[in-house]
Amino acid sequence: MQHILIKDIATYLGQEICLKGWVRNIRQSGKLVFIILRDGSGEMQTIAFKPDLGEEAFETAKRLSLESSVIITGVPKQHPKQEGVYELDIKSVQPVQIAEEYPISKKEHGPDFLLSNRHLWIRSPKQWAVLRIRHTVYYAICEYLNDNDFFRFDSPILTPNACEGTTTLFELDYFDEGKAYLSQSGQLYLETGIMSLGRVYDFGPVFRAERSKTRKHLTEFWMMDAEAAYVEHEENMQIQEGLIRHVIRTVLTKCDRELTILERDKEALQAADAPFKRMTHYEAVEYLKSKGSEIDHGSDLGAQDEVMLTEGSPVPIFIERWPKEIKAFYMKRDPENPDVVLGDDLIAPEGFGEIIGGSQREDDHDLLLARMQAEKMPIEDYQWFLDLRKYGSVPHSGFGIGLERLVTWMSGIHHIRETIPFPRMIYRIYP
RNA sequence: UCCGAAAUAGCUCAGCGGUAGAGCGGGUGGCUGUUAACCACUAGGUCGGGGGUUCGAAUCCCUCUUUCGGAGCCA
Repeated sequence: MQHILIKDIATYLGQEICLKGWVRNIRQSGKLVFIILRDGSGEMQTIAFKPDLGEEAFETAKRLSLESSVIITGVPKQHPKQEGVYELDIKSVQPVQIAEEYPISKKEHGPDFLLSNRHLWIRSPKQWAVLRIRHTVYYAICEYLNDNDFFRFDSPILTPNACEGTTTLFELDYFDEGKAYLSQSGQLYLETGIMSLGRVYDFGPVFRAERSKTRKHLTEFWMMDAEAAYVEHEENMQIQEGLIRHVIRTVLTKCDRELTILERDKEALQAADAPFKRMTHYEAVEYLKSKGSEIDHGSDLGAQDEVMLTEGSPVPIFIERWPKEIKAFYMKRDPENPDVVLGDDLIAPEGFGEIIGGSQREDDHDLLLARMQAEKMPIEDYQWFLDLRKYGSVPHSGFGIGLERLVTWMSGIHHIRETIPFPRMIYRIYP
C-alpha cells in the first residue's frame, strides 16, 4: 500500500492509499467514528463505519485516544458537505502506539502550562503554523542573500570578548584560556569575511543575558547578520528593504494556509510590500514630541514611541542617522553631521517594533581606535578587528535581523516565545 | 532590576469567614454525518509552602516560592 502525505491527498481520490500520523481528534456517533488525522504535512478527517470495517477493527478505531500514533488505509473522496475538502473512508486501522491521556486539551490553557509542555504544544495547529512560517522566513532570507552574491560565513559562537559591552554576556570557563562568552552577534567576525569574499552573512543562535522580560525578548535567539564591502549607508538600506520585501512576498505565497490558521491579516502584510518610509532620528523625535511623547533628541525610542511612529503607516519605517552617543562604537559618523552616525533601525508596522539594526561601519583606523578608547574597551583583545583598518580598509556596511521578531510580525502573533521551538527566557529553560 | 497581578480537580476558572464547585479532559453507556459533536451516569482535591488571627480560614494578616503582564535594555 502506498504511503502518501495528507498534503497530496487530492491526487489520490478514489484510490486505496495509506496514511501514517497521529490522532488530532476523535468523535463517535453510533456506528461511525470520525478520526481527525494529522501527519505533519496537514490534517484530514477519516471515517470508520462499523458495517464496512467489522466488529473488531471498529472497536480498534474506537479505542484510539488523542495523539495516538496510527497507520490508516482507505480511500480518499470529496467531503459530502464541504467543497474542496477531502475525507477518507477507512479500510483498516493499525495503532502504532495508544497514547496516554494527553495533557493538552481542546479547550484553552494558560501560558505557564503550555510552556511547560512545549514539547507537546508544538503539535497544536497554531504552533505548527508558526513553525512552518519560521522555516519559510529562514529560507527566504537565505534565498535573497544567495541571489544577491552574499556568501555564508559562519561566525563563532564561543568568543573571547564582547561585541557590544560585557554586561549582557553568558560567561563560561574555556580550559586554561580563562573566560569565554557566548556570542551576542557575529558582526565583527563578518567584517573580516568581506575582505575575502566581498559579501557575507551568518545565521545562527546568539545569546543575551539581558534581564529582559517582555514579549519581544529571548535570551537565545537566531540572528542573521549580513555585511558587504564597498556598500555605503544608502545601499545598505536598499538591501535591507529588498530583503524584507522578499520575505513578505515569499510568506504570502508559500504560507497562505498557515496565515489562515493564525488568522493573520493578510492585507496588512501585502500592504507592507511597498517602498518603505524613512525618517532621521531627529525627525522621528520631532514627530513624536508633536504627538505628546516625552522623548528627547538624545534618547533611544521607547516601545510606546515605536508604536506611535508606525501608527497609520502600512509599511515599515527606517529610522536613520542616530545620535552617536546611543549607538555602538563601530558605526561610522555622518560626514555631514559629526554628531550622528550612519546607523539605521527598521521598525515594523502594526506595532511589532524593531526588526533590523544596521549601519555603515567606521573604516578609518584612528577614528575607530579613538572611539574604542573613549569607551574604555580592552584594545589588545580587538587588535584583529583594528587590523582590518590597516590592510586594505574599505567603506562597508551591514545589518542584523532577529529571526524571531520577523516571524512574530509575519505570523501576527502576540508573543515571541511561540516563534522558536524551545524558547529560552529569563525565568524559563525547561524543556 | 523596578512596577503590577496571580497561585483552588489533569486543564481553564468560580467561590472571598460557616460541609470543596462548574465547564472541559478521563471512565462507562447511548446515538449513521460528527466538526472544540451531543445526551446520561461516574471517578477525581493537604485550596502553592510555612507561620499567625479566629469558636471556625480556600477566604483575613505576615512571609517565602513560583508564574504571568508591563517598563528599561535590545534583534
